Amino acid sequence: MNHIEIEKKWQTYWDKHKSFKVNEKDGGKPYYILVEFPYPSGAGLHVGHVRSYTAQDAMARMMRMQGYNVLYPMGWDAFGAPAEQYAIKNHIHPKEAVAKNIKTFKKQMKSLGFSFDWAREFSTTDPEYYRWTQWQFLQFYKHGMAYKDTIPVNWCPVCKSVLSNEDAAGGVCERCGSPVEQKEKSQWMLRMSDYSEDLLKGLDDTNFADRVKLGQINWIGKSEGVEVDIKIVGGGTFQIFTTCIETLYGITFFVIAPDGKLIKELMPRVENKEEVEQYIKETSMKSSMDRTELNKGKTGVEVKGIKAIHPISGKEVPVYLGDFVLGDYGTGAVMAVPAHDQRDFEYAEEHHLEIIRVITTGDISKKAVEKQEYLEDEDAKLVNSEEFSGMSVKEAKEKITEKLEKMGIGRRVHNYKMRDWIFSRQRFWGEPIPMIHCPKCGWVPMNEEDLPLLLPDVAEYEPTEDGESPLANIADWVKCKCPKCGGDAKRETDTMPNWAGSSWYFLRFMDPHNDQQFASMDKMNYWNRVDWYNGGMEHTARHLLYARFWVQFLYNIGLVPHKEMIWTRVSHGMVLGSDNQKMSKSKGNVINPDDIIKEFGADTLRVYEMFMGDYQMDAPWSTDSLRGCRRFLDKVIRLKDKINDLSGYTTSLESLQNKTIKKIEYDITHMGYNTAISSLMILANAYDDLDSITKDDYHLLLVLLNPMAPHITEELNEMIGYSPICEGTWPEYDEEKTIETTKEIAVQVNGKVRGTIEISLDDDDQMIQEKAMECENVMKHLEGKEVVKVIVIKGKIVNIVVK
RNA sequence: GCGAGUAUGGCGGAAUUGGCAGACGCGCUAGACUUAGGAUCUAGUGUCCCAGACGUGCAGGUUCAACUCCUGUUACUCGCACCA
Repeated sequence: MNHIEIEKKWQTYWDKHKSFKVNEKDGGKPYYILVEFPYPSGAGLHVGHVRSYTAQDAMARMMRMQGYNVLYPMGWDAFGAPAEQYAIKNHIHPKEAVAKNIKTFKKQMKSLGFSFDWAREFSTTDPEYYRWTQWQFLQFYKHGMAYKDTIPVNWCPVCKSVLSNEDAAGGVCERCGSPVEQKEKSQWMLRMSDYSEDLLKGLDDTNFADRVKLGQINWIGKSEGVEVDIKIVGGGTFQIFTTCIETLYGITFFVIAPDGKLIKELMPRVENKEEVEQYIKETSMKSSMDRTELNKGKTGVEVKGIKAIHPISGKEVPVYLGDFVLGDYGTGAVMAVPAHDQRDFEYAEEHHLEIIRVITTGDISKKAVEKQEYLEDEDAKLVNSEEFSGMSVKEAKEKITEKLEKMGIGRRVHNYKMRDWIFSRQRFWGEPIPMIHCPKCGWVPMNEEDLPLLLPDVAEYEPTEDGESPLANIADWVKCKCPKCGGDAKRETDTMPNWAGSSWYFLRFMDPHNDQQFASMDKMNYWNRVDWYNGGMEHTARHLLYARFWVQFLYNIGLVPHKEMIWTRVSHGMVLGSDNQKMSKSKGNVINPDDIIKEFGADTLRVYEMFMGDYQMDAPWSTDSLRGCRRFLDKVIRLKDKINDLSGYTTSLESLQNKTIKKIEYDITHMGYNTAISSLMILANAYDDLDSITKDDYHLLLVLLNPMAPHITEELNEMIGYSPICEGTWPEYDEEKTIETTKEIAVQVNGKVRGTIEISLDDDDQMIQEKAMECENVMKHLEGKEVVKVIVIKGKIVNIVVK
């Protein structure tokens, strides 16, 4: 049989015997391994998918053999723009394209022998699934966590849809690449910022990789500071937020956001209305990227007719508009201290404003002396700050805050970068938001028993001209009765972002066929939480944060057993093209897994992708290296001819075999897949060096290799008359046998290796030292020198220090 | 600008705790078997001024000993965007 027939045979066997189906009633400790479910694109499975799915598959297969009840599920994150774009172009319902793509993906996954429990498969686009996404939205609404607000949003004029700040990264639409504009729009929002502190604290209850935790922390962006009320001449106040209250006396102007609510309120009193309105208009044309771009000059205009009053000195201070102040961060207004903030400094220079030094550190004639610099200066003292002059920065920070608090105009506050989640999309291919607008009752949630609210069939998938979802064009669908008063009402036509479905899919895998609940508490208690979650680095900020927020909310309303439902999160590196660049059609460096499977076999591809490099780092594709992995498997096949009639294990191999078992166990659970393969190569080479090996020796190699190369190992295993590996148990190693009784260690003279000696475990330091001194080359280097010190590190090295 | 990560032979990479740098594989060189070799086997393969010296981006430091720890620095990758 060739590799294709062998692979087919075992894939069929696993399907037929439901080898990987898990049941809560099965014995063994439950263990939940999760890989990010893919978006089933038309391009098919990427070799990058193969890398992470194989890695987790190896873990799943090994742990099953070790007696765990392993949940390793797969599903489809199939809502989203590409399917919709395809539908617009080809005038077919996105669900058809999605069904086709899912079929391809599934076929490809099966051809790689992944041990998913296919009985738990679902797509986020299944009404049985999105029914619960909608249901959960209603819970958000009912608990005051979802609200509608008119906000300036990122607007893509081509896709005709609102984008979250996250999606509008770089000032261009993530989907179509066209420049993003600002637009006022009424949107459904989720109060994610209410969870800032909980999301930060929750990280302590996870085992995320450090770099993942840092990503979350930076995204939440907590800062501690002081909020101060600023009075306006002639009445009114506004608030500013600062983390550098010690520079309060350095204020020479205030800057407020052109897109904020404050300037709108002040407008009637503004003297240079035209100029101000013009500037606001200009700002609205800029994306947030343009606005925050460095080295572009500090644009802005003075708001004439409005003067603020310095909170302590009482001096009148001018107020400016500046687009570097964002309306939706902090209070939308900042105090400007040009002497100690570079951004303010540049703004002051450009607009010829006063610069007052309030901290002694450094030279402020050419640039500002910022916080980082003056905090490092131990002698830094305040100046020009009335009674605070002469104090250290730390003291002044405290005393000024206290004074503002006593005056009743200052408060210590925490500020977070993280904003509320814009949850509306003006698109067709998403979960309809189950809300109804009644002219009498306002926004009314649908009755839960009426869910799912199905996506209707439409003729056109393009958004309406004013940017509403295509659903708005279907009068029949929009028209409905108010659930509260029974009067005529209209449905919400916005749909949910595609982050919605992926925010809780891991819960559904625990109980995928439940039609009474999104998942039962019993099942969730059994599986406990996701033990191991693997995904791309690009999802470790957004997706993970949304998912954690969603889960924490469900926990707070008593619907999930833990506040954090994901324990370990790791991320894999990308598979790059052989030119070390990201694979892309335009670069022509894309590798299709189907081609590789056909020519070299699924096992070769799996082994290669595990061997190609550090799992967490990007690695370029190399067909030569792939060939090397094929040769390794060929060698394993040839080793079968070395089997002799002896029973048990070959004594000379015992130590290496035990060490290899231990190593594979460690590596597979610590993402050291490349070294796992390498240790198997070493074991196979050791077998190859012998004239003959026993059947058990051979069987052991097959079992250890099985998690990575499941097809060929099952076939060879069957040929030597053993029962299937996937139904067997993982070998146990004997710790004692992994320790070698004798060992070769290096002898250094002044830190340079001059020889090696053979030591045995029971040698004491004295004996090792003597052996080292007798070493011929070592003696040569000791000649005529005085031995100052001898360092013996047991089992590792001897270093003789001479003068 | 901020945050994180990375840098080791011709190439991918290894070194789990500060203890023989280059495991394992690729590629390459020579040879064997061959009509043939993209098969297999054997030997070799960091560099150099080769009894030795040098060598893990660069410059320092700590240590008996540094890829590993510390300080500074450069380049690249990713994330964020003047975050007040």
